[in-house]
Amino acid sequence: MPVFVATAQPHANRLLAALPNDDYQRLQPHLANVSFALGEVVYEFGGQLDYVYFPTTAIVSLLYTMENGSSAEMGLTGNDGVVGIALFMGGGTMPNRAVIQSAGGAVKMKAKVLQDEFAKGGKLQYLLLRYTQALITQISQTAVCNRLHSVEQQLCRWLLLSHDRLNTDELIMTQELIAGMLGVRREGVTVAAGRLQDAGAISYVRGHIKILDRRRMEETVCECYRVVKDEFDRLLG
Amino acid sequence: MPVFVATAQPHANRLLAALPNDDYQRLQPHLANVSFALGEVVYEFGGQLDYVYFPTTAIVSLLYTMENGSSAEMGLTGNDGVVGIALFMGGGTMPNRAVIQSAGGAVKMKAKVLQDEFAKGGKLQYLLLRYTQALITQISQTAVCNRLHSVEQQLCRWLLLSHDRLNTDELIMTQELIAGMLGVRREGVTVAAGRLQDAGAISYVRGHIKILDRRRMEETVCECYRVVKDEFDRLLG
DNA sequence: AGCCGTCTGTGCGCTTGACCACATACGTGC
DNA sequence: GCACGTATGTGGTCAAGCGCACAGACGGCT
Repeated sequence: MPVFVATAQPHANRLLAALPNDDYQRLQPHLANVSFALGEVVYEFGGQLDYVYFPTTAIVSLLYTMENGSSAEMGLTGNDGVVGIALFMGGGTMPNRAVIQSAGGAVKMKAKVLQDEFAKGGKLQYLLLRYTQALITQISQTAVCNRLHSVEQQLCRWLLLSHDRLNTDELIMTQELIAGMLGVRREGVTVAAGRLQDAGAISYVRGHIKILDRRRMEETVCECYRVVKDEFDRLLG
Repeated sequence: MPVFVATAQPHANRLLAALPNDDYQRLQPHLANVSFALGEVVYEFGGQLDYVYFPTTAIVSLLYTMENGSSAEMGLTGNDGVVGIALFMGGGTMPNRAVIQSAGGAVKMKAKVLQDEFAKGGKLQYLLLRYTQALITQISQTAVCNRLHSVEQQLCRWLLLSHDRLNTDELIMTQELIAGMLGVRREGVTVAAGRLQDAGAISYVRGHIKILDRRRMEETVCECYRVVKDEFDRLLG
């Protein structure tokens, strides 16, 4: 029996929104809204998950932390995806962490329900697999970008990817946290962000970043952003 | 009617080897051996695939080439995997290239046959999805490694991952090609390989690398190698 | 108003690796 | 055995980014 389900906004997550009405009606009793605070951990390295999460307004960062404490992000998920792919891919756990990068809501679904629905081979399976392929592209491009591009370009890519998954122009995010995501020093972010600010692309005050000029950001960013965006649009558009 | 199928060694590819006999018998008429030369392109950026390939002795590198010609590898596949995941994930194409990194054989299967079998939801689907999850881990770790580790460590990781997928201690591979895989300069590889050679870990003569002391390699490599290897063993072991 | 913790800016020395320019080796073919 | 093409070694300069140290600067709290 659903508890406080009525408020779940199906269309706030693009995967759920793309389900045929029949499928959605069947799953709807098993959906529940949750909200996440900044920095909250959705799952740990190797941790079992009881639910998958379809973010609506939250953004979740997938990152890996080394033995020495340094960390780097491999990808991020917002209202265009799902957190917990290991549950339908079959491995159960993933060797990384998922951390809330932007506070907000998500819709959760019991692992068992998801797995049963996935096994039916219907539209949900189709969507989840296509999303996973898009995620692979994102992670791949992160790998390439990490190798070949400057901190400033990567910061741009990261801000644009985040901005695409938000409905505001303001990100709540300190430079310290961004540095952890990008796997660079905090000072490196300060310098790169300073340049973007001088160029009038963003404004930056104590953990509040505002995107002022998206055009200019898109001129500064490397091709990696476009590749990822195009692939998401192609697969889930 | 199968043409020259009898020689296909099912057990040379771990995914095929893990199929129940029933499944394998059903698919066997649709399998055919192919062999690939070094440098051959299995698919191009955005290219349609008519077949999926289950490498037996070949190793295939997945890489992305930038507009300016520089390139970097996101992952590699050998006898523990399959090339062409876009065919069952649903996207059809991937925004990267697949290039033969070590000449050898593979078993090919028509895309349609694979897709029909995948849609049945049986053991092949199970295996392909688990492999895909392992691949995601590999790509993720490449991203992290690119960001945080030295060329020498990455060279070690790359050599070990390749070695695991070969049945010899000798790799046919110039420093120039390795540089393209790792996304670094050829001279960088020369220096890193020189250090490994001085340490007695490898020998290196004009495109012939020999692994002399795996122990020492494993001491030099970063934790990324272990994470990837453990995850492959866990998911496909 | 004043304090204090957090966030951001900046400067300096150092390392890594990129870019450039050659100098050698190896080895296949004539 | 010689020549030429390809593969590898090396050295110098330069820029990006790390590590460290510290100086402001903002904002919430008393």
